[in-house]
Amino acid sequence: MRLIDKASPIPYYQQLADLLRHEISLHQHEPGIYRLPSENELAEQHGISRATVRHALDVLERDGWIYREKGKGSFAPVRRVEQEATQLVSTTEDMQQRGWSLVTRVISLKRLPAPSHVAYALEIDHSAPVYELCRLRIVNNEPLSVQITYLPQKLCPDLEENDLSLSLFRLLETRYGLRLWTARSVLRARLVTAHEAHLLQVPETIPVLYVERITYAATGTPVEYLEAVWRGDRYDMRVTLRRTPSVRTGYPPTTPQMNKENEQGG
Amino acid sequence: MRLIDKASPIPYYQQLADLLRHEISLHQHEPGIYRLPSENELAEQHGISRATVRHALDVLERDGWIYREKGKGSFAPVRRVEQEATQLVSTTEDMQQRGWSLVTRVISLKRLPAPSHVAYALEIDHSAPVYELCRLRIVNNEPLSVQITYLPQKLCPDLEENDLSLSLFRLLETRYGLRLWTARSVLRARLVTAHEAHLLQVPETIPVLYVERITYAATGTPVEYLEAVWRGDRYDMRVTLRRTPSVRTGYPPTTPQMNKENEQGG
DNA sequence: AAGATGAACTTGTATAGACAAGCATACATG
DNA sequence: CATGTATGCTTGTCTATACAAGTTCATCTT
Repeated sequence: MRLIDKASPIPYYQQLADLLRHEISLHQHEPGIYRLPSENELAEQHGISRATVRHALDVLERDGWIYREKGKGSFAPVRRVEQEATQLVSTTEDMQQRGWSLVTRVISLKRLPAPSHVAYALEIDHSAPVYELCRLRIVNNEPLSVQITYLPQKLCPDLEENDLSLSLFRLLETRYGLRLWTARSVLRARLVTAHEAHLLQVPETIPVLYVERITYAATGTPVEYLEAVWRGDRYDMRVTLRRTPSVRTGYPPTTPQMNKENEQGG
Repeated sequence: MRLIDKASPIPYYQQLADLLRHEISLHQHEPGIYRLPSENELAEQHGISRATVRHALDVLERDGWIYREKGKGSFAPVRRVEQEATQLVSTTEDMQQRGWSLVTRVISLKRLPAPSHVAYALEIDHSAPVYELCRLRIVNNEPLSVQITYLPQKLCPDLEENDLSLSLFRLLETRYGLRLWTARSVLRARLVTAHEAHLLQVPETIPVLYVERITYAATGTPVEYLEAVWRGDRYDMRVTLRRTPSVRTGYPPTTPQMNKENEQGG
């Protein structure tokens, strides 16, 4: 039974990758690690060359579906449900998952030309009009986070007509049809500023978790630029990550000039 | 001028990838997009086949160093394209990607019974024997991070025989055959402790990014429990998150996997 | 029983060749 | 002048082959 359609415009290696993904998902309910057929077996089964099989396995390996061991074979690992890579969640959903109460107070909403670093992040023209929304998130009756959100006015006109103490994600999605898809974050520990300390009602010496985030729509368009701080003594962030082989291939430079011993540490 | 050493045990494609990474980093200060030589040119220049060149370019593409356009060429963007979703990387790999130098000093290595929170994290018996490894990571000639790693002795016997100033990930993978697969992290901002401040040579008032991490093997076994602090004024963490952890290669909705509609607010 | 050997597997690396398809440019044709 | 075409570039896909190197297991030797 050959399942690869040689008349299809879809490349063989993609067809095979699709087949194997399906196969793996079937075996994921069983205990133990599923071992894939060997490369030669797959090549013979589907009437394609081993190089093409390897191309398909490369794709699966990059996406974390399989790992390979020299001399042994290719395997689909056990997936714990909880160990799926962390998904993008909003503050609202985050608090819900933790079972914490959330109240939001809008501090300010302004229309202004984008500051340069905001324009850069949102990939819009310098000084293009944006909204600047500043909100205080009060969790379990304690101010926990100060969040400044920048949104291009072009993407969400008449933002001030809405109740901004509710979920911004939901608003963007339902009213403006923006499907939020990915987000890039930078996390840093720093001291609270005077303004933040005033809003959070804490002394000016406490450390906070500073988060910068650019959120992208499914189209790739940057939708939101967020600068947030969280009380370090009340909030921690949880992240689940997966290891893929591509990062492991980074070898130290072998050029004589730059033999700077950077093959170090764990 | 051929820079690929055909006598080296390092594969050609990795040598070429290293060379090109170096080349790209040189061009990243210039304005505009750097266009790489064509695959045929690279093959001829280095006396290797086009397939091997493509292998090297595949690695660079998956690491976000280059993108390729059919009919046009391969390009290194001005701003490095970040990976689709953040991957679990070791400190070594992290520093390599940032182009920073790394030196590691081993502070201590002890055998001891697992403290309860460590035993819980590693899913081993209370007081089961573990290694406690404390290391100082010195980046660009500045102490940047203090890291305490707990490893079950059962998983990595005779750990003290190894050079622990090198990559722990690599050691676990190569010597002990532990294939690291996923990790769960908790991030928090807090003040540095006296002991940490002494090691990092900083005043006791600075904030640090505190990271707890449990690293799992492909089999689901917890391998490593890490407690680390990073100087807040020198280090930031980057995380990219997605709504759907699945694939970029358009893959048909044949999988019986449903999307949870968890769309909630900002 | 213990250890060495070898055969038969596995994945990893590399070559040479071929054709397809997207892109840019020069050129000929209307 | 506008436009279609030919050509030569680029990357994308695929085949067939070869050898290297790691694993497993049966078998032979001691």
